[in-house]
Amino acid sequence: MGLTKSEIFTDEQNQLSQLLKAMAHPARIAILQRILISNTCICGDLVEELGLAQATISQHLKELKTAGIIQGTIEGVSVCYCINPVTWKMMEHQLGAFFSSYKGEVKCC
Amino acid sequence: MGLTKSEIFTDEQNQLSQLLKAMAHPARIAILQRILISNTCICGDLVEELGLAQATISQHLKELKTAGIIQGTIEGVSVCYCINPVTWKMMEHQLGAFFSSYKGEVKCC
DNA sequence: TTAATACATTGCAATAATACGATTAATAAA
DNA sequence: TTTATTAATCGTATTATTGCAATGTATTAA
Repeated sequence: MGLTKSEIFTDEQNQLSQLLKAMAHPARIAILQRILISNTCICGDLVEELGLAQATISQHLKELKTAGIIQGTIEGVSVCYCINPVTWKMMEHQLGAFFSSYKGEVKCC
Repeated sequence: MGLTKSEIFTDEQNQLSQLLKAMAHPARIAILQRILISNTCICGDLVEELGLAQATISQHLKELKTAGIIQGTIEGVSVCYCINPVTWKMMEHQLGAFFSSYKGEVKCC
């Protein structure tokens, strides 16, 4: 039916998958990398640097913001975006635990 | 147009976003968690444990397999799935580097 | 006030993803 | 061989995502 049955999963599973989904696009990875490099925030620079239309960039920024991964504040005419430290650290911790819970190949298949 | 312009992004950005996309679904998170817990692989148990149809589970398993996150081998009548250690470690390392590259809030916005 | 700049929103078209019933393929048990 | 079991695949309906032109909104500069 094309509708994810989120009610049958745990809150943790739903939350983590939503965060991952927000990051799971090359443009949004590129945006995050750009924010991470120039620790100071950016805005319309992205439109020039990535080869996408302004409306598209704005849409991607909105998705990252809605997911809580970034935050933005109005700075005169432009808008300044940066990492949301709370979500970032939460995600870092959660993913770290998830990946490190794998105890190597125990000769299985 | 509904078509991601992968040609304007780096291979790293495209690859990482594809791996994240493969994980970005609660059912697939649940499948991975299940595999991580019962270090020994599983198969049709998932159909009982998760509340999804067999065809749907099979589809999710295929996506994880296509992305290279899990691997499966035929074991009699059933199929045994487990983590692909190469991709897993690669992803763990790449995501670890990505998240740890954030140097805290430098009072920005 | 008027014009310019920087983003956000809206609306549209095209493609992708989700879920499942039905069917198929392959192995195991009788 | 026949039957049962397990899982993959196909077809289809529904919903979500992607990308952009056009438009709207708010702030700054003249």
